[in-house]
Amino acid sequence: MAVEQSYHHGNLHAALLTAAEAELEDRGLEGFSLRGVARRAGVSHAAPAHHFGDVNGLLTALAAVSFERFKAAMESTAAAAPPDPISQLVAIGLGYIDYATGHPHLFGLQFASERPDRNDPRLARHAAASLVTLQERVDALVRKGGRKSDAADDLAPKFWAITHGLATLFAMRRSPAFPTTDPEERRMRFERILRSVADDTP
Amino acid sequence: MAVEQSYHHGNLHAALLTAAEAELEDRGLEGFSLRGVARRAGVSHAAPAHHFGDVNGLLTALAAVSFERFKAAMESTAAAAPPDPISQLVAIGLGYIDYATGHPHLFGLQFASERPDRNDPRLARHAAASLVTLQERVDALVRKGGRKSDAADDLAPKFWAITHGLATLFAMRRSPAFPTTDPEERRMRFERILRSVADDTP
DNA sequence: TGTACATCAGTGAACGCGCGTTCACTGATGTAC
DNA sequence: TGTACATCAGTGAACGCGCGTTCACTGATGTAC
Repeated sequence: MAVEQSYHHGNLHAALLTAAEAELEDRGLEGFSLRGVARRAGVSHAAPAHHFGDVNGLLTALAAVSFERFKAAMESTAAAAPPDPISQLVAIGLGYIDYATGHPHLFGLQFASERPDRNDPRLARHAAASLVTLQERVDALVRKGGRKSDAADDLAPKFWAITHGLATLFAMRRSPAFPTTDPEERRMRFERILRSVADDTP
Repeated sequence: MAVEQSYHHGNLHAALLTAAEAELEDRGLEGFSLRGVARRAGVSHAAPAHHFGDVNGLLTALAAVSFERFKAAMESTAAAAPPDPISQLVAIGLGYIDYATGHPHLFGLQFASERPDRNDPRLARHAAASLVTLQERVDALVRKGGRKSDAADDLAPKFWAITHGLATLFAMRRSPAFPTTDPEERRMRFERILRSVADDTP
């Protein structure tokens, strides 16, 4: 850092988000504290208030950023996959699971915490946008046809639920019954399961 | 209570678990405190230590109890359902979702918290037993036959994941994209989706 | 180019709070004889 | 049946801790003229 000796930080907003992410992934939501974030950023613990109001404001901003990156991660997985609608949808699911595995506490903040303010426009926007990513692939698949019409209505919730279930249960090791297996094998199993849901033409 | 004026409580162990459940469902895991539990039980805040050691001991015991009731809830839903293997499995899934909906924070404690001691034998036993309930129905369904063999291997994780995904995303209202609908309609949708996973004979 | 002044960003001390845990204690219960 | 004593269950006061928030402040930056 070239600005180290300066009184003003210059980019504290971004630095605090980075520190908050590290704090969250290290200590979990229960151990997360504003003072811990400030410590990591090397700044007085009163400084964050200037940028985020209070601790929930910071968590809200962090959740929004995480949804943004979550969406980008899914899109990039899909970009590397074959263009047919089924492979595209499966790729979105795998990207979803990979993100949850790689950032378990950010993922938990996005979906399982009551601390972010869900009415915050920025958070709401990014949360909705990340789901559009999945919905678009479902729509493309349904448009292709060859699918029972009532099953088509259920495809989005069904595919989303199985992806979310795999992400939380298996990727986050919260599965007492299924031993952690080789990561490559696990990924193949995820892919097989997701494909079986995406590809249920009669 | 007939023992109200007595110095000794008589059944404080059970009373503390009841109070802990109320505290958890009222204030969530983040707001849960040992002192709050003692307050609810009308007892000194040093008393719980006698029965559970520390706060995590209490949460561990509560998680074990919750797994026990979770299993019982699934079994009773299944008992009221038709005896064919598919209906039985679907009923287990619906019982799973109902429990999560009715006791969101207990459910979160069971599956998404790092505070209970997962190595506690009693907790581990009840957690494993509750999944056996699901596995048995899957086994019965596979034994009946008429199913592709590799799909049979994936059926348990697949069914479990979709059930868990529906429970966490929809039942707990963490679904930004799907508006909360009429409970009866929602239940029918859950049933339709679960059945489509259970009944994928080629 | 230089000066005055407003605005902004971060400081550091202070506050009050609720928490979990410890510990000497006391009241109640059960058991031995 | 009665007494002495050990054990058990719950008390209440005390502790130290880290937390979020507030607030008067100071150092740095930007702008007007």
